Amino acid sequence: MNTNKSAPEPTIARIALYLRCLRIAKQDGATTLSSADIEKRTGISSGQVRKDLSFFGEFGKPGLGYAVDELAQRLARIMRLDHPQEIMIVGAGNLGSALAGYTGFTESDFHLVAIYDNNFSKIGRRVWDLDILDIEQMEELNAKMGVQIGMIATPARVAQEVADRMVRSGVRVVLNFSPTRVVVPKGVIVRNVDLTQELQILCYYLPAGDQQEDAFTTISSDAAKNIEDETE
Amino acid sequence: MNTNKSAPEPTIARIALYLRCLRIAKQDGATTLSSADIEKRTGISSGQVRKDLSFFGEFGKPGLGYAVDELAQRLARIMRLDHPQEIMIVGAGNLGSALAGYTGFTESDFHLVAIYDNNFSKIGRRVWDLDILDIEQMEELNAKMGVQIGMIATPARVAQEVADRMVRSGVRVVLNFSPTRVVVPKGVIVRNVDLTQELQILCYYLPAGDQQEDAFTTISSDAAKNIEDETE
DNA sequence: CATTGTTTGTACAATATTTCACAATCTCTA
DNA sequence: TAGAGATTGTGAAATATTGTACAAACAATG
Repeated sequence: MNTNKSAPEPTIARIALYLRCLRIAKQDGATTLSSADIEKRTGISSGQVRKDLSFFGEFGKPGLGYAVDELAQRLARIMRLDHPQEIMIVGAGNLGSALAGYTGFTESDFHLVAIYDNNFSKIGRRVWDLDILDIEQMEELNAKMGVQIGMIATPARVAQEVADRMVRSGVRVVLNFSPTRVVVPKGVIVRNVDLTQELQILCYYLPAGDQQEDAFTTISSDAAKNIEDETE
Repeated sequence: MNTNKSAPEPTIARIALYLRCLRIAKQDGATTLSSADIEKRTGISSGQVRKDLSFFGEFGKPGLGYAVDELAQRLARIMRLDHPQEIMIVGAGNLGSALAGYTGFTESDFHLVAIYDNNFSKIGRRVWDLDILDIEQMEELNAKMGVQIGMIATPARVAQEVADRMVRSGVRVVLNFSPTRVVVPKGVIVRNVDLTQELQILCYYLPAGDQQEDAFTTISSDAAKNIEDETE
């Protein structure tokens, strides 16, 4: 074990993956899983798996592996995922609404309890099963709700003030989908999910040499049918 | 300069951020920017900025800094972002539709040219300004379109076969939003955007000790109004 | 219950990435 | 055009992360 220094962030990210892997393995009927089995399922090397787990204790039995159920429970507790977590979203536009309806969150025991916007034409409207709330009321409302996890799905220009308001409202960790940096007080954590950046990174790894035409070729369903006809 | 070894991935990710920073700086009227200025805007240390840039050449003038316009152009070329890039999406559900309408892509000169689904009740319907295409036709259609960037916005259980089809269709880089690992041949690059994982990582950093109640407090607009009345 | 075969946990080695510091280079002003 | 001030590019040091290998611990089997 190595409880001295806190686990590196990449380890935490992988633990989340192990947890998912374990839950799937359980559904598959597996009761025990070796680090080599986890490698097969996740692509993360068995040595890495063992080292990651060793940051938090000794979970396995030599010669056998890890008890799926037990390890899942213990990892869930470490990650604070052993009970439902409440989240809020700010921004009820295109992306915010999609996030509000994302079933992946629900399946992983996240519970969306509020969605805010500043646009009067949106406030009061329903998104999935929630009313869109007035962002001006966040401080008051969250004094009762106590949500600690916030997601920013607004345009970049208002992201900072949204983050400020979240922090004032008691939010402790923020997932920022807006393409801008937000500054928060020490103790509050921000992670950025920058969709454009992800695409841009991929572009760099695009094979060189094939200069793309600037004329786009957009094909509609009907045209598609034609092509199919032509080729069959 | 250091053209021997290829730039590390974290450097590539930051270059994308510098590029965004430069474009904003240009709009602000800046013609020149020092690495210290970039630090102020991005939060990335000036030394890191200089080292990152040094992987690709010498762009700055001692005593002055970097010419905004020129650096932006050169970085754009390095990142293959100096001309529009075509993308496709598979999965026209909740998330896929939101991605299709995400203005951030368009603003950064990405051009969505096709969205596919396998659900007959969706195929042919319109999402934003595109018809939803039958995924069965991807190989044929993309033979003409030549899209090299694909985004997977499907349930996990079909992600692998979608990735396989993309690769057969000529896609070279993949942005995978489904919560599962997809395996692709050498030479094809996959990046994962795992929304649930991001939330789970944040949970780990949640302050300890405050065990949340499992009873949710969801507040509707009307209740919200009441609270406001009470407190004002 | 001894022996063979697995698998863990971890020390150590190897890479990868970031930070630091400073000589070299350029600007700017008088 | 000389001197003061600013900023770059980059080695070298410091951290951080990953890979490797193996002794110790346990299972399983006959």
